[in-house]
Amino acid sequence: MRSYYCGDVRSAQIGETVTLYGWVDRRRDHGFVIFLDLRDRTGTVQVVSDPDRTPKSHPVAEGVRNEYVIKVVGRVSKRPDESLNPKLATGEIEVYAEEIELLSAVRKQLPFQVSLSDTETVKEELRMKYRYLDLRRDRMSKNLQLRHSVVKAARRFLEDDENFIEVETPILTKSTPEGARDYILPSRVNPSEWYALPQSPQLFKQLLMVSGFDRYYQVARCFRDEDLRADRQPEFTQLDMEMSFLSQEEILDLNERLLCHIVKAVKGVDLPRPFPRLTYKEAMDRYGCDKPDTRYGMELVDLSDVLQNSGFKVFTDAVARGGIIKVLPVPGGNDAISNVRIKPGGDLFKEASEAGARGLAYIRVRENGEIDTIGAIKDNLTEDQKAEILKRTQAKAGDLLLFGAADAPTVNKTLDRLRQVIARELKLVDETKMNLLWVVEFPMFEWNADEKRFEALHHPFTRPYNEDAGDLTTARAQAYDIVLNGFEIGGGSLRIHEPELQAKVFETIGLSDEEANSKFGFLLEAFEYGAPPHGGLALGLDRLVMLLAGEESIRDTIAFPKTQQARCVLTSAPSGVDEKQLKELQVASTYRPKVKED
RNA sequence: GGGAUUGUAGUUCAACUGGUUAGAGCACCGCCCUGUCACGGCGGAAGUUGCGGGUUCGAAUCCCGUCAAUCCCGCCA
Repeated sequence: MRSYYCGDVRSAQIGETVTLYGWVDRRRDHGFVIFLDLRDRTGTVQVVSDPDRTPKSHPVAEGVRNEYVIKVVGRVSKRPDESLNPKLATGEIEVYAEEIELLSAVRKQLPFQVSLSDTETVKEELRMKYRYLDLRRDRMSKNLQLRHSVVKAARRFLEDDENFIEVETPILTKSTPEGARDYILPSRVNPSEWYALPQSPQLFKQLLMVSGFDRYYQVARCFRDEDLRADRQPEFTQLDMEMSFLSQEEILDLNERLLCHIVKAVKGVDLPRPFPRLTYKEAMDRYGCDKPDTRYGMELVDLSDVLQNSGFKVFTDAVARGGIIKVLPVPGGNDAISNVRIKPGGDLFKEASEAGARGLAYIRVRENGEIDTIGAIKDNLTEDQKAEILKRTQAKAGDLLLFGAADAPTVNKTLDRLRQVIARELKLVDETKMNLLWVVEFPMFEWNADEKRFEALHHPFTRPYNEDAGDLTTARAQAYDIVLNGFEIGGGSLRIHEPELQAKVFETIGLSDEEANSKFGFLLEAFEYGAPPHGGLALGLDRLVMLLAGEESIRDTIAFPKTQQARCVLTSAPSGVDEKQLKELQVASTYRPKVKED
C-alpha cells in the first residue's frame, strides 16, 4: 500500500518508513552511492541507496534505468545540510531505500526523454504517437490536472452553490440543418437512416427546461466535422448550461461568478467584476471584430466623415459606394514598420489583401504634426483634414496610421488582422493580463449573399429583443459571447419559448413549415405544453484551459487529440472496417482514389 | 480545396556556394567514480538525410512529384 505520493513527502515524515511507487525520472550513480529521482504525477523525491546503509536495495538500484517502474520501501531522512535542494518541494528530505522492487522495465529505447528536467521540445507528431509517454511529462501532466481542477471548481460552484443538476444527453442523435457539418453514423437496425453526433446539446437542454429541470449543466462532448485549427478539434468539450426564469442580466451575473470561482480556484486570482461589456456594434467599431483582445490599445478610428470629401479617390470612392474609412494607429510604427512591408509584395500588404483589402494607405506622423505619406494622399488633404486626423487618432510623432477604405466588413476584417499581427510583433500584449469581457446585442441574422438568404448569427432558437421583434431582419438578439484575451470562450442566449415567434424566425431564415416541422417539430410541439422562459450559455472548456495554462493550442489540453487531418496517430483512426461490418449496415463507399494522368 | 513552414542517428540540432568517411549535445551500451540532484570521467554502438524520380562527374544541399506534422485562408449557426 502506497503511503505517500512522491511529491508529497516532507520533513514531517522524517523517521517514518514509507512505501512509494513511481517512475525513475533520473538516476545518478556514483559507483558507491546511487541516487534515484522517483516520479509520479505529483512530483519527484530523491531515493538513496548505498552498499553500507541499504545493502539489500543496492544491487537492484544498480540495474534500474530511466522510466523503470519501481516500488521503494525506505526510511525518510533529513538531508545533510550541504545537500539540501531548495529547488525541489521535497528537497529537505530523501528516502533511504531499504527495499527496491522492480515492477516494470523499459525494454525499448524511449522515443523521447520523459524526465522532468528535460527541456528539449519534441516534435508534436512524435508526442502524439506516444501520447501516453508525453502525458507522463511535466507540461502535459500539469495541463490535464489543471483541466481537472477547472471542471471540479465548476461542478462545486454549479452543484453546491447554485443548485444545478447534471443531465446527460444523447450522443446518437438527429442531423440538423444550419450550422456546422455533422458527423453521421449509419443505423444497422434502420437501414438507410442515419444518426448524427451532436454539435452541442442545444435542443435537448431546451427540452429539459420544458421538463422542469430549471438549472441544468453538463460537461458535454460536441462534434463538428469541419477543418481543424490550433483552437478547433473535431470533438471538443463544452461546459453547457441552461436555466429557466432568469433574465439575461441574471445569466451573465451567474456566469461571471462561475468564471471568477474557477479562476480563483486554479490561479488564486480575484478577477474584478462586473466584466466590461461591449455591444456587437461597439466591438466592430472599435476593434473590427466581435472578440476583441483588449490587453492592448490600437483602437480603430472612423474617419469616413472627415475624408469623404478629400481629393484622394480611393477614400472618396469607398464612401460614395456606401463603405467606410478607418484607421489603425500603430504607436511607434514609423521605426518598427518599413514602407516595403506596407506596399505590394510586403507581408503586411499581403495580410491586408488576404482580408479583402485592395490596398493599404498609410500616413507617418513626424515632429510638429507633420505628416509623411504618398503624394496622392498628401496633396489632397486640407490642413483642417490633417489636423482632424491627428486629433481623432491622438497620434504622436513616430506613430504610423494604416488606412482601410472599402465596405465596412472588409475594412474591419483587414484592420483587425493587422492590429493583432502588429500588436504581437511590437510586444504590445501584456501577457499577464486576463481580460474577460461580454459582447452583447448581436444581430439576429446575417445576410448570406451566396445563398441569398438570412442566416442566424447565433442559432435559430435565439430570442430577439422584444422591442425589435417587429422587423426580425434588423433585430438584435438577446445573445452574448464571453471573450478572454481575444478568444471566444463561450456564448449563449435567451431562447424563444413561443411556437409563434419560433415559426417567424424559421420563416426569416427561409426554412419552410414542412422542413421546420420535420427537423424541429418535436421542439415546437414541446413548446405547446407549457414552456418556461429560458436561456443558457456554453463555455469552451478546451479553450478556457488552454488560456489558463498559457498554451497556444487546445491539443495541449486534450489527453488524446486529433491531428490537423483529423487523425489519431496513436490508434491510427480513422481506418477501414471489415466488409462484413459494412454489409450489416448496408453501406457502401463511393470513394475512388484519384488516378493520376500523364 | 488553396497558401506557407518543417522533415538529417532513439531524440534535439549542425553540415558554407552542390565536393573527402554526414557531425555535436542528450538518451542508449560498457568501464570507472562515496553526496549528487540537468552529477562527473573514459570508451562504444548508432544514419535508406521522410519516400519516389530527375539534373550533375558528384545531391542532405538544386528541380519535379508524393507523404506526414504544424500555422493560416476558405470552412467552423
